[in-house]
Amino acid sequence: MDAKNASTPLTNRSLPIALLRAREKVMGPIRAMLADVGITEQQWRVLRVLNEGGTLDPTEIAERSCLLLPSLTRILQTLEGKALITREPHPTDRRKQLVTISEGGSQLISDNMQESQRLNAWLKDSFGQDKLDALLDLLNELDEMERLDNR
Amino acid sequence: MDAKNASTPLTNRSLPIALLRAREKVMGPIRAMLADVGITEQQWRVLRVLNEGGTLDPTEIAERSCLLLPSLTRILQTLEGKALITREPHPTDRRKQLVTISEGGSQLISDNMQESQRLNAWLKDSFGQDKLDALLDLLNELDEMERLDNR
DNA sequence: ACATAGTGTTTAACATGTTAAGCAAAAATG
DNA sequence: CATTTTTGCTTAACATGTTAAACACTATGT
Repeated sequence: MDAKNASTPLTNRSLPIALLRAREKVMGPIRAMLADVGITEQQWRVLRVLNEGGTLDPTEIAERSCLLLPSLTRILQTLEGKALITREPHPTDRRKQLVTISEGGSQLISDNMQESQRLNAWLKDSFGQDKLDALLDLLNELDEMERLDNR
Repeated sequence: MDAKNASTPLTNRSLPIALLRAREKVMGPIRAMLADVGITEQQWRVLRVLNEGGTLDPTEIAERSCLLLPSLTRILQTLEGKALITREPHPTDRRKQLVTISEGGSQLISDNMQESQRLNAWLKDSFGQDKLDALLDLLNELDEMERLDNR
């Protein structure tokens, strides 16, 4: 199952696929942990952003959590329904709103952060701190590249 | 914006997020190209797998294209609706089916493969062949790690 | 002030991700 | 051969990804 056709790269050698598989490998255990608490990976991301950044507006949350606004809208509705966040209108700009993590949200974070860090530590030990750093550097560098299609 | 709180890694330094952003960077242009043809990234993956692997059954397709079977079921229905693939029952095992790329499917592949490879070449040139190889090696190595939770 | 353009957020529509359940056919078991 | 288990695929249900459109409000220009 080696390189038989060099002109059309095998899907195994495709960077998008490799990124997909690596992400699944890393997120799998975290997703399992979060499933026990009843929230998704994306909801976890939003809560962490709010926990770190304090009160934020949706646009800022979307940027920091790598979510598109339509997705975030639904996620915020879900999180509000679970009483993990609160929303209030912006004092001066009536288009905006301010989102804050609730007590329960903070509690959920601290309840699971230890396990999350344990998984991180496992990754460091199994994969190696040096390789992990090298990987992160490469990924960040890739992300900072100029786009081919500047739309 | 450096490490202020080492115990709780900033979302910027998170491997899952970095993988997500890198993937978006790489897939963005390809997605744009495919949108012009009216197919999605996943449909493109399935067609490429079929183009490379010939006639395959859904389980094999799912594995090679990194898709879960429920997603693949819908995608195959879509692709059949677009006449990009054909499906026939397995001759001996009536549970299985055999999927083959159609003429139109092959044509769509060859129509877009050149542009796809141009994007790949851009990536190689801008990011560097050496870094690209290093990145792929690290990602594949990460993927081959043992799982923490062996369910 | 008025019309216009821009901004922040939501909704809509369709496709996929994800987990669990369903179902028919094949394989294994006694 | 009948029962059970396994396999291959589909459906269901809910959450998110993605693009386009809608909407209310703000900022701008005249």
